[in-house]
Amino acid sequence: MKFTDRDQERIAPALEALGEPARMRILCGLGLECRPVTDIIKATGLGQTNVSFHLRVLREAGFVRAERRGPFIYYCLIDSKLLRILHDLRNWLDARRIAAASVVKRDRKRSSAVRR
Amino acid sequence: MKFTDRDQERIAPALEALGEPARMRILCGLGLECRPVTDIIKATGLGQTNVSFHLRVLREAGFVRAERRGPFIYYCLIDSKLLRILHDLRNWLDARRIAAASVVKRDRKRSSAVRR
DNA sequence: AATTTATATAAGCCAAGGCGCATATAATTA
DNA sequence: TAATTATATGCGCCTTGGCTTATATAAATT
Repeated sequence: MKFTDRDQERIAPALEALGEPARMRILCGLGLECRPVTDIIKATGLGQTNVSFHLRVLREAGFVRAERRGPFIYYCLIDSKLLRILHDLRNWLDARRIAAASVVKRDRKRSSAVRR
Repeated sequence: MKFTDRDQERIAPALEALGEPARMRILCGLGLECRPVTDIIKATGLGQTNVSFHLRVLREAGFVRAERRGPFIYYCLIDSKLLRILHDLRNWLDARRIAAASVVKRDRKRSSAVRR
């Protein structure tokens, strides 16, 4: 289980697309069903422009596809196996009891790297 | 395979920590071995300060742990199963032939959502 | 064709966060 | 204890990117 540079170049952009709470909300809210943008807007509470933008990112990252049905454009997960992978990650986090806290913020109480 | 709000709150911060190319480089470069910071700096070509910061994020996100050995502080993956999950994601991306391109940048050629 | 509804795009604002410099702290060695 | 090495932290710069306002485009409806 080794990761080459090419592996990383493949994984990194995908994780970039997923590593944004709003996009995760959209993706998880979508589940296995196809939904028009309006529904997603209502479900997430995000602005229309904003949702459109995130959907573009998710689409160009290959996670969702768009299909027109009459006046609506429905968005659907491209493959349910993705949910499986996210589910595995979720289970792993649970198993390791990893806290559900934002981690990149710069002004928090710090935990030292090692006892000195 | 449904995702509750709690699920998302768990997954999102983890993906935020992973969704940063430099951190992925560090994590993948680490693999199953423990390495001192100096090695990671050399391996990634990132600045020392920068590496220290990313290591803190990865550590607080629960992906790596730090242990002192003499003057060095070694960083190691906390659990090899994480590599398995990343590997699954890699395979999924390959299977779906998803391009390895950055996807969030705003000034690129656009692909339209649906044919009109 | 004009209006309405649904979605996308463009442009700009602004905060989050990646990065580097200087410095602090800890362990080691002389 | 002074000097050196290894790592972490404070601070500040500056880009990235999330979000909003305004507008464009497309389909449906009148």
